[in-house]
Amino acid sequence: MAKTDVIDLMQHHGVKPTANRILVAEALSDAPRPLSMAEVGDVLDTVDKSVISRTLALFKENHLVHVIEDGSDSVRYELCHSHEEGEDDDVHVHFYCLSCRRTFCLHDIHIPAVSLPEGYSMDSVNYMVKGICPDCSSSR
Amino acid sequence: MAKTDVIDLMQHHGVKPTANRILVAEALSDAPRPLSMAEVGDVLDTVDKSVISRTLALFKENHLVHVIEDGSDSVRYELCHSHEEGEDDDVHVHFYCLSCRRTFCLHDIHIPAVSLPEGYSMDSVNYMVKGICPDCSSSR
DNA sequence: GTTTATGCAAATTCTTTGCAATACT
DNA sequence: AGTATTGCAAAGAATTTGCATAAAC
Repeated sequence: MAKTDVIDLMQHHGVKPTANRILVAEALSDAPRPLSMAEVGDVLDTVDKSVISRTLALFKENHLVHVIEDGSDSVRYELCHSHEEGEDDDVHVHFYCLSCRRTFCLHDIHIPAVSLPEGYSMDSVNYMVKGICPDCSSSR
Repeated sequence: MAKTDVIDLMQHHGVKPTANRILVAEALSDAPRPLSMAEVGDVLDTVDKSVISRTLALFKENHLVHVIEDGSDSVRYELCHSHEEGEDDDVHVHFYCLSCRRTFCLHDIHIPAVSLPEGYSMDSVNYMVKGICPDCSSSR
């Protein structure tokens, strides 16, 4: 995603695009997979981890990122590509490889909806499949 | 679940039922909701947290528990009631309340299946909905 | 008697926070 | 000037590991 698009995305979500925030957003955007906080830090060694922490928290509040818990003892973040302000969209299934410990986005697979019992209201959904990825099953 | 059932469950999964392990399994079984490691420790103050850690890891390996990541910075465990050895069954949707931070099992709601792309093999699935639970939405 | 489990303390990992300095409007 | 952001260091939370003792088969 181009820098101007990232800035645009932030503005649509009410986040002031500072230099560091642009870097973080671009790192997420350029990554082939959802990144953990530590991984963002690895890519951006100029940016302090406290800034990354606060930036990702801010992005989360403003629905600029999807948060993915894959059980790998660190939460992962994925840039939300919708320009809507409110709810998340483009919610797809994620796959965590138990062998290489990478998390993949299965962009083409939408999360099937469920209807919740009376009284529950939905904010976000995570659909997480664990298993072995193609790379790991072929290299055995 | 009765003590004998817990022992039975362990033996079906190839886990030797020691005193501590029975306590942990019973704690999970008696809880109205999936418990974190710390919560198991709160219930069982006689059992060391290292034992609980190792026990839950063992249960996990042997598919005796479902592992639930609700993003609350601690993983939760739920006793798996099937007596099958291999795959998990009785996979249902979970609900995490953003307000009271409790995790509920929506036992009646099965996780809708998805078909994975070529090459991916499935081991387990998590379907996690976040939002506001009935208790919290009524008390506002 | 050898293997497996336990219990304590210390270590590890990942993340957040306090606070002073800096940059923005 | 006043508010928001940054960067460093230190604190915090959750879990795991090393190792010696104790229990089980």
